[in-house]
Amino acid sequence: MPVARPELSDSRVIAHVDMDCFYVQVEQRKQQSLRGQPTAVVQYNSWQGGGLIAVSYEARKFGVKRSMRGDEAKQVCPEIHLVQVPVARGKADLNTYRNAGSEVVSILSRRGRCERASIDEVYLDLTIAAEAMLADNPPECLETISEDVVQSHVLGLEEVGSDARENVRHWFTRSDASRRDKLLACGAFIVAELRLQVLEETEFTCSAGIAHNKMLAKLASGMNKPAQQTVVPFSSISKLLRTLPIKKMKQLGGKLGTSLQIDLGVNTVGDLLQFSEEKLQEYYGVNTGSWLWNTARGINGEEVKERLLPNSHGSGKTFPGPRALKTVASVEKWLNELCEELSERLQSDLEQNKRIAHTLTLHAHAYKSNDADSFRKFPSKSCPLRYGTSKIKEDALSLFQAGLREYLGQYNVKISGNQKSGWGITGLSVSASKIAAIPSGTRSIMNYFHNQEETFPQVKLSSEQLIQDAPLLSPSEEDSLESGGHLTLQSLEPWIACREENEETKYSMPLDRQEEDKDTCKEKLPDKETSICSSPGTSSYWF
DNA sequence: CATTCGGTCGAT
DNA sequence: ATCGACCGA
Repeated sequence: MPVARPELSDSRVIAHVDMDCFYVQVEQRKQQSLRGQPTAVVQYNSWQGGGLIAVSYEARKFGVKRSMRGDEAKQVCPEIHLVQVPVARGKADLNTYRNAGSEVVSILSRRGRCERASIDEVYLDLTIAAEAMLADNPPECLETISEDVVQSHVLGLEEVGSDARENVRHWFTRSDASRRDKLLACGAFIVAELRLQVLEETEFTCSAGIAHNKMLAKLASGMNKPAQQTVVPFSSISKLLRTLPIKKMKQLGGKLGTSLQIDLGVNTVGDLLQFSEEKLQEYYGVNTGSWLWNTARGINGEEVKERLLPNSHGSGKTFPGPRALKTVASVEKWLNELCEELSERLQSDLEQNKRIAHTLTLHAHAYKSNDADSFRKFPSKSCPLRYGTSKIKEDALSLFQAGLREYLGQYNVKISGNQKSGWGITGLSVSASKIAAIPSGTRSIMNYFHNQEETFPQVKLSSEQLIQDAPLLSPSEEDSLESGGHLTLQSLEPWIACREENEETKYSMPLDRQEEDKDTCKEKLPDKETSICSSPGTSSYWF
């Protein structure tokens, strides 16, 4: 875990904003009668009532936990409302949650650099905005502070008196505070405003942490939920961390945290203080060692990245136990569903954000029942991503077959597709990564899709989008676009210097592979030479 | 092989 | 390129 610019004197104003049981809130907004009710969102009701994905705070009062299945939740809390995750193409469809997350991000990104950290969390760097507020309109000059701000939790204040509320009000307005504290106070004002805007514009509540770095902001946002915010002044850090269980820290909830407990006897963050940086580096390597040493002191230099959009898209499904896929034909069927969803999301990303993904990756989980060596991992495979649903399907299947051959090993015991083959696929997913903005130059864009899409032209760009990105178009071309409204690439074709080839350069595999499986008739690898990403001299300015 | 379905990042 | 750790609803 490398660290950017770790400094004890860090005076940035960083916030972490976290939606409260987000999936539940999304469902409650869809179905208002669920508001205030014990509610849980459930995925796949077919087995023991399905798994609980998100649990409302009302349901938590009854002892409903996320680790429960639907049936258990009903036992503990018979009146609970179980809402199913939407299903499309036979699998969970998370698009409503993704879109709701985007709504929230568009609000939370108004006041400073914003990093979308997950479907429902962001980090904000509010340093600039807080400095400006401190200069122009500092809290100490305010006559009254809004109720939302006074309701903040400020760590380290509780024990300083009896009236917690008055303490908070005083902390926010004291003129003799350190500059760091004043900056955090301004940050808390800004975050309270943002949270109010989120509530007004989306009906969602969220919680937040305000601190001098990402690590502490994240820690604080979870301390008071729901719909509250927590400030971590510099002076409160050491006391906060001294007794904090090590597993509560982000990045230490897994194996590394366990190793700290078991191997070093470290149970709280404070326990880490006794180890020198060199010692920690001996155990865990240079980067992780330094990161741990800094973490023990509440130091974390990670920058808030500017990122409102995800770096990858994926679509996957598990096939547990007896539902494991046993034939290539059934794998192909499900792969097609997954690819359709992925392709749809890629099209949306293209239209809404003008971004293109460059790599397609297939992941699978498999078992071999006969083999003693049954625990081998099914290898992931990737190839250049060609746009168009059918191309994606084609390439994904090829990647799977390449992976399957490798998985089954060298000599392939003549596995016929429609028989119990000794293997089963328990999980499949396709993902698209290396997503980059389309550079200016519509000619390239059109060429790009022309090259990939001539058999299945499905890409539509609005005329506005095309023109925005089309500095290279001649006026006459713009006219054509404008009158056209929506255009398919087919209709663009006349303007494009047509390229030759684009053949079917699929090469057939060696014969010894071909009879392996009736379902595996099409045996070919994604052709790297014909793929746009790696074909030199074929179109595309940006490759 | 039964928490499902996403995501991010670093190591190699 | 591929894997694995980690996070979270």
